[in-house]
Amino acid sequence: MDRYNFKSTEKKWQEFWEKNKTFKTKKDLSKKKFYCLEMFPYPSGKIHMGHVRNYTIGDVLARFKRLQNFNVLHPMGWDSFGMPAENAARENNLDPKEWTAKNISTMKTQLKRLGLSIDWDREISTCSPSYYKHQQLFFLELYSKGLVYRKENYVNWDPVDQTVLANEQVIDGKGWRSGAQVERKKLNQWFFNISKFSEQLLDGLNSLSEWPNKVKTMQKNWIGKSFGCEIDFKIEGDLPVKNIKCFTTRPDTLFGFSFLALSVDHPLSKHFEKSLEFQNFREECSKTGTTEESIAQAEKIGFKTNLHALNPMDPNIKVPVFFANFVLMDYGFGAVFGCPAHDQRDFEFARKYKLNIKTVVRPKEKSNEFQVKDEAYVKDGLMINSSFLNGLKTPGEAINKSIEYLTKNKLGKKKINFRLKDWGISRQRYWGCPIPIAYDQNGNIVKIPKKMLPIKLPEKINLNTKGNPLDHQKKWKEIIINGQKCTLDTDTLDTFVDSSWYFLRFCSPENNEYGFAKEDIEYWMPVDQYIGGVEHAILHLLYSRFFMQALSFEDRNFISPEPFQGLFTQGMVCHETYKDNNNKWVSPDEVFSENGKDFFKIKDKTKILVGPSESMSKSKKNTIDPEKIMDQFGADAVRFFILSDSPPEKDVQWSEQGMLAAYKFIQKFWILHKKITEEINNKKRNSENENLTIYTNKLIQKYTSSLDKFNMNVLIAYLHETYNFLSKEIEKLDIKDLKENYSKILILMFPILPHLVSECLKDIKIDKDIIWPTTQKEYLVEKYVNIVIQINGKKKSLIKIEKDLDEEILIENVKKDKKISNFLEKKSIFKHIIVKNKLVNLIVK
RNA sequence: GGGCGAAUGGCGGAACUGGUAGACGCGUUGGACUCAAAAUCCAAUAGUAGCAAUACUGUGAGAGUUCGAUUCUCUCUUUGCCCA
Repeated sequence: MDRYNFKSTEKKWQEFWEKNKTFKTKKDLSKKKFYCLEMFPYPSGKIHMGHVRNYTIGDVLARFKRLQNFNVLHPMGWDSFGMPAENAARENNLDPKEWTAKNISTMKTQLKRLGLSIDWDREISTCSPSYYKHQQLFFLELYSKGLVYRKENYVNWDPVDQTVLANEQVIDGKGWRSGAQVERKKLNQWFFNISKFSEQLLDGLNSLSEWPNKVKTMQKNWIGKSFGCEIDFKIEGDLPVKNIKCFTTRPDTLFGFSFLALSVDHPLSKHFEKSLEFQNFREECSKTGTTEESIAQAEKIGFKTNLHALNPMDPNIKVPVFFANFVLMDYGFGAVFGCPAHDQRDFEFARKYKLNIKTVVRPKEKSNEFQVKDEAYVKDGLMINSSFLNGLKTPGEAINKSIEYLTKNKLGKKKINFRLKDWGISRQRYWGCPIPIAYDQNGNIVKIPKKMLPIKLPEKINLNTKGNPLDHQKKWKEIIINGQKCTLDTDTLDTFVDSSWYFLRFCSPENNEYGFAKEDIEYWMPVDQYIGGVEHAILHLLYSRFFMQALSFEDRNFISPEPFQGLFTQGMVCHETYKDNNNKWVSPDEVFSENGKDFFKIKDKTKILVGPSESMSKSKKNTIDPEKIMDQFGADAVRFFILSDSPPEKDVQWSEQGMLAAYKFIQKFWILHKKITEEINNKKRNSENENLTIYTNKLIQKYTSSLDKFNMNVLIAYLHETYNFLSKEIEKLDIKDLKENYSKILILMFPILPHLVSECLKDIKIDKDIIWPTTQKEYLVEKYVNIVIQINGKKKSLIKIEKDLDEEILIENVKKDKKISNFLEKKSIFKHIIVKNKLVNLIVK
């Protein structure tokens, strides 16, 4: 018998789909739409197993929905701006554009080989001017709406490479490439006013019922809404400053107030700029990174001023005012009040500068004499040493009461604060979307007129310069706007901007006027199912949500407020890690094992240390190349395996045996298929054996419900089960409605194994109008049911009996069961519990 | 430190709204085929006791609710992720 030739078959069907434009999608108001979207890839070179998993999950869903007669939009594009292209180009003296184009072409071929049902006519690439032209337009639009602004902000500055680093490029405070100590430097940068939408972005989460709670919680924490109090501290000292505003979530601890800490960027700092000591201190602070984490981990240091702040609760208490490195200008008002007894950070600071530590909260189980000693007490408790707050529960009661007091005495007021900061979008890079802004000779901001868009990136430039490459492009920078000589902004946009609206572009990829057309958006949006890695749970998803809100602001409210109705975050693909005796990573290709336990290097037979299974990454060399696997086993087998071993939301362990099992399944199934086909063609007996019909109906039911729930690993189990059933049943040569049932089973398999199933369907001459099968109720109804018999709640026996029997007759039958009658010999039934058609529980004494 | 989740055979994992724990796959063992091996097929496979029928124990640990708990509640342990 022929073996299944996946190479020719897969190629044949892929060509067929391409030629017939099978997956081309058109707007069709008569059909229900389904927008299925996977996070688009960065064209880094080749696809990796993570892509295979992501796009297989999406493809199974897209094909399933198509069979259910939805009008499915399933597009693909490229997140093609970004640093790797620029780095690769710099290292190999290439053009990022060419490097990117080459990668896109490779990866597109690979994705097609996977057999994805994608409408390639809608392909977009964010680095193409026809894409970023619209983005520049949006930028200007948001600028007009006041949602984009420019301000000075700190960045991680690499003094050797003369460049700005992203947070992840700072490793232990040093630049990842140069190894130089990273500094904090102020730069003028563009910001999206995302914080303006804090409340809406938080509220919107409530409407996202098809999102994982985990992601919603992460976003909620990121937005970080806190209720607190704005306090106006009175200041005494030799400066013309009378008040300092401060935000706190713990006004209840004001009686424990022992210092006021300001950010070095606080407006007040201008009075100290002449002091050499302050300059040094500021310099010292600039060595701390810009992330909250690095600030939290850095040693707390302060600069004591000669000012004093008065405690609003008791103006007789005066405390020193410091500048401190742990206070950020972006949070609150760049000023915090310190209560060392009940905040660990303040505690450490107070210890260092020998400040007063006054306990104002005690644990419930301790007495009023409780004193904070070696660490701050930060848990709930009762107020002590706090005048009118004494005895109140904190937080809660005490906070309310203190806010009430401050408000009444006009010392402060209730305030809501958000952790979410505005989104800095300027990047001092070449390979990104140019910012459509220029500056006149006086440095004033000039918007680029719409008709001059897009501002295209200059091509084939020298990237081996220090600092921002576009800064060196003298000719490119010069631009004349309305007869006026101007200079272009040389920064490019954060690539998160590119990916914040690409799902809109897919709806009207050819619209040249505007990034998308109203009627297309109205039909296709929102994305019904979005699928991608959980690593984008916060930024990308939050930014996209912001973009929808920002673009629909005022006049364009046709855009639904939330872009992604359903969200699914798939787990990663993991593999064991290998190291040789030089402690260097070794790829699985260079390793062999005879017993699956001890591993050796193929080259020199030296022993290999097997490390824990971790997500596949180039740096650890524990990757498996999808292309090689497809060469060896075919696309269907890879699709089958990648879904088989774990639930899609969890990490999956790459396993050679598992991959092989998937391949074997396809081969086995093909042989079975040939047998069934022969049976369908030859025998035309009138059979009464309805086993297959009953099986098929049950299968349709459980299979569809598992697919709806994304339990794709369970689908694979069902397919194995079905194979086992069919291979036994077919031996009977006596099956009713074989072709009808078999074709239904094939259609169930189609989303996962599209090539194999297309071939099988062709064999049994089913090629038109295949639709997802539905169940026939009469075959789901059982005549007999299994009744579990328990004694005192423990399973003792099982009987098969007619459905819906009278209780009395049922109990009679139960008692007759051998095992049960043995049990009942010396005992009497005290009571019984019956779960209809399922279970009888006898309580005996 | 805070928030959220997870824990089931040798392994990955099933189990509908509290009602047969271990589906399915991998691995392992035995057998068939073969000169032999691979491939393939058949059978067994949670543990303990037993020739066996069978009995008892079992879903991280301990308690609780219930006729009945992998599923619900509480405490603890370990672990993962996110935020600090």
